[in-house]
Amino acid sequence: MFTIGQMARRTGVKIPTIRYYEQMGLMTAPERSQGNQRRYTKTELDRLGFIKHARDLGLSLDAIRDLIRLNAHPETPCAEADRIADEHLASVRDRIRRLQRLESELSRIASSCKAGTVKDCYVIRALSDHTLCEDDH
Amino acid sequence: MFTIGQMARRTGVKIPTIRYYEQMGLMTAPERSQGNQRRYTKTELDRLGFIKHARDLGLSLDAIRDLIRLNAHPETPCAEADRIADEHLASVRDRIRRLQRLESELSRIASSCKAGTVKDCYVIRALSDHTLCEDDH
DNA sequence: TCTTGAAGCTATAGTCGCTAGAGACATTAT
DNA sequence: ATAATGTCTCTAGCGACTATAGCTTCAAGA
Repeated sequence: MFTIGQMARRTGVKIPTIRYYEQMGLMTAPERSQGNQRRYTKTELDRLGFIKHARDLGLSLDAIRDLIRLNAHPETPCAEADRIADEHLASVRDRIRRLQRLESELSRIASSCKAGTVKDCYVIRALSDHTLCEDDH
Repeated sequence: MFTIGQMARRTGVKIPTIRYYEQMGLMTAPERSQGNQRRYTKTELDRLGFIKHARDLGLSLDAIRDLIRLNAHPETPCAEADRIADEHLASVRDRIRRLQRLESELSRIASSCKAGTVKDCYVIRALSDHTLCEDDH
C-alpha cells in the first residue's frame, strides 16, 4: 500500500495532480485509511505510471481515458489503440511543421536589429508589418 | 472610425478576443459612439494587427505587452525588443526539439501492433512500460 | 503515552488565452 | 416603422493543472 506522497515520488506526478486525475475519472478512487487518507495498490501505481508516460508523450486526458477503457477490455481488437496513437502522431507532426515555419521567421526577426533605439527597431517593424514575412501564416 | 466588427474582419481577431485584449490592457479603451459602441481609429487597427501577428508567432500576451510598452518609448534602446524575440526563439527551438523526440518515440509505437486484441497490444504495453523507450524524457 | 512535525484532507480560486451564451440595446437598410 | 444585423455587458466554461487556507492524521522520538 502506498500513500499519495509515495505515489507522487515514484511516478513524478504531483500530489494535487493525482487527486485531480481521480476527480477526472482517470484514477479510480482508492481505498482509504481509517483516518480517510488514500492508500494505493501496486496496480494503481502502475496505472499512474501509464498516465504519466502518456502525458509526457503529449496525449490528452481524453485520449488516455480511452486507452484505459480499452485496456480494461482485453478482448477488444487493438485497432482502436493504434488509431489513437496514430492520430496523435499526426498532430505532433503537424505541430512540428508549424513550429518550424515559425522558427524560420523568428530567427530572421530576432537578433537582426542594428538600430540603436526602438524607433527603427527591425523586431518591432517586422511584428507590425506582416508584408515583411516570407510565408503566410 | 471602425466598429469592432470591422476591426475583427480586417485583422482576423474575433470580436470577443478584441474585448478581451482591451480588458487585459493590450488595447487601450477606444472612443464610444453615442450608443456606447466601440469606435476605433486607424492607429488602434494597426496595434491590433501587431498583436495578431505577434500572437500568430506564439508570443505570450505578456511579451506583447512588453513590446507595446517599448514601442511607446521610441528612444529606448532596442536591445530589450531583441531580447524578447531571442528568448522566444529559444523556447520555440526547445519545443521543436522536444516534439521531435516525441515523434520518433510515437512513430515507433504507432501502427506497430500486430496483435489482434488489446491484451497483447504493443501500443498499450509501450505506454505502460517506460523501459521500452529509446530515450528518456 | 505524549508531543511534534511532516504529510494528508477538502474546498475553493487562480492560471492562460480565449470562446460561448444570455438577454438587452444600437445601428442600418428597406 | 420595422426588420435584420451588430454590439453591449456579464457570466461561465475550456484543459490541465497549481496554489492557498484551514483543518486532520500519521509516524517517530522522548
